[in-house]
Amino acid sequence: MPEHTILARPASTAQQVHDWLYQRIIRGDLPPGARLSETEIADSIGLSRQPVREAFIRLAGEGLAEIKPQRGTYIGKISVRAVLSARLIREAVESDLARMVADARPDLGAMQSELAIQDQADKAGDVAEFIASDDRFHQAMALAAGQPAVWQDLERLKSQMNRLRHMSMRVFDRSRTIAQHRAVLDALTAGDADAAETAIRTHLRQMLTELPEMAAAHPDYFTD
Amino acid sequence: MPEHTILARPASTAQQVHDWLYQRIIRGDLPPGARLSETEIADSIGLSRQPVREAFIRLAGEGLAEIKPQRGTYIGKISVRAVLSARLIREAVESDLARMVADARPDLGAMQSELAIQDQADKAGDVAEFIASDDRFHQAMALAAGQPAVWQDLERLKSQMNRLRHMSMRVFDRSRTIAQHRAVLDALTAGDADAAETAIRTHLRQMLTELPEMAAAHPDYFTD
DNA sequence: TATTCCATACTTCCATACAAGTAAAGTCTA
DNA sequence: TAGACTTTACTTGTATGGAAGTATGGAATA
Repeated sequence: MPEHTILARPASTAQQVHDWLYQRIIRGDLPPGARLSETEIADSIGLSRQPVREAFIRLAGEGLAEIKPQRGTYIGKISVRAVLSARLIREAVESDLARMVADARPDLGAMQSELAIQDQADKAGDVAEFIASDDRFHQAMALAAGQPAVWQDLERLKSQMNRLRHMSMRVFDRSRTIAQHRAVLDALTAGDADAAETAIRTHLRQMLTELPEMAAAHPDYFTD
Repeated sequence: MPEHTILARPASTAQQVHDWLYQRIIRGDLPPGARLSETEIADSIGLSRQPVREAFIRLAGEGLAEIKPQRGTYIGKISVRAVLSARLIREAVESDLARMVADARPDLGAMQSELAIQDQADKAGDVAEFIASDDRFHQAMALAAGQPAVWQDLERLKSQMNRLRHMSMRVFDRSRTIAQHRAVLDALTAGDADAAETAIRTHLRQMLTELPEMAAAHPDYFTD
C-alpha cells in the first residue's frame, strides 16, 4: 500500500476561497486598494466568516492583502520596491540558469513550442494565454537546467510582478517580448553561455522601462 | 495627528503565537517532524484554539509547518530540495550584489565590524551570536548595493536554510566561514568585481558539502 | 495465530456568539 | 457657525460548541 493517498482529497474550504481570491487578484479583477470584507464574502458564497478569514491570512502572508486590525482588509497595492526586488532576483537567477542550460545542451523542445504558442496568442490577441505561455517558457528553462524547485521559489516572489504584467501586457508591444524570447532560445541552442546571459538580462530589464510608465498611468494602484 | 500610529500597537495574539513558534522552530528547539497540537498549545498558554490555529496557518504558509487535515499538524522536516534551491538563488543574487558593490565602492564599515564580531563570537563559542552576525554581514552587503528589499526577499527563502545552519554551526569549523567572509570583504574593498564574485560563490557553495553530512547525521530531520 | 470489524479517542475544520476597537455620522454646546 | 462630544454602525479578533474525518486498540471470527 502506498503511504500517500492516490486520490487527492478536495482542498479545504478556506484553501478554495484563497485560491479563488488569489486568481482574481493576480488577474487584476480585484484592483489594488479594493476593500475585502469577511462578512460580505462569506455571505456571498454561503459560508461563515472563519474560512474566509483564514483565506485572508494566507493572502496577507503572500503580500497580496493587508489586514488592518479592527479597520478592514484591503487588496495590497503593488509595491514598487517589491517588484524591483523580485526583478533583480529574477535577472540574477535566470542568468545563472541560462548559463547552465547553454553549457549542458539539453533538449529545448518545450521552450520552442511555447514560442510558437506565443506567436499564435499574440496574433489572436489572447492576453491571458500569452502571459501563461510566457511563464511556461521561463519555467521550461529552469526545468532544462534541472532546477524545477527554483522556479517554484521564483513564482512566489513573482506574484507582485504578475499583477503588473496583466496590466502592462494590454498596453505594451508583445512582439518585442517574442523577439527577446527568440534571442534567448537561439543563444541557448547555440550553446553560447555569454550570449544567453546577455539575452536574458536584456529581456528581464524590459520591465525597468515599463514599470514607471504603468505607475504614472495608475498612480493609485501603486505604493512606494 | 499622524495617520499612522507611532507607537506600534501590540500585535494580535495570533501573530504573537506565530512569532514565538517561528523562533522556536528556526532555532531548532522544536525539531523537524515534531507534533503540534492546537488544543495542547492553546491550553498551555491560556488561549482558545482559534489564534493558535491561525498561527499554524501562517507557519504552513512559510513552509515551516505541515497541516494534515483531521490528522494533525507537524513541524515540517527540512526539505533538501528547498535548501538547495534557496542556496542556488542566494549564490546568483549575492554574486550580482557583490559586483554592484565592488563597482560602486561604497563605505564598507558595517561589514568590517560584523567580521570583528564574528571573530569574537567564535572565540567565545557563542553560536547564536555568530549566526546572527553572519546574517548581518550579508545583509550589509545588500545594503551597500542599495538593495535592502532584496535581502528581505532572501530572508523569506532562507528560513529552511537557517534551521540547517543552527544545526551545522555547532559542528562545522567557524574559522573557515570567517576566512571566506574576509576574502569577500577584501575583494569588495579592492573594487575587484571578478574576485568578489568568485569569493562569494565559493563561500555560498560551502553548504553543498555540509548538507549531505548533516542529512546523513540526522536522516529523520530531512525529506527529499 | 492471523484477520476483520468496530468502538473510542483523538485531530482539524467550520459555524456561531460575543468582545474590542475604529470611524463616521449626528447632536449638543458655546 | 464652529467645535467637541456621543452615539451608532461598522470592522477584525477571540472563545466555544459541534461536525467530519482519522488512527488506534480491542474484541470477535476464521
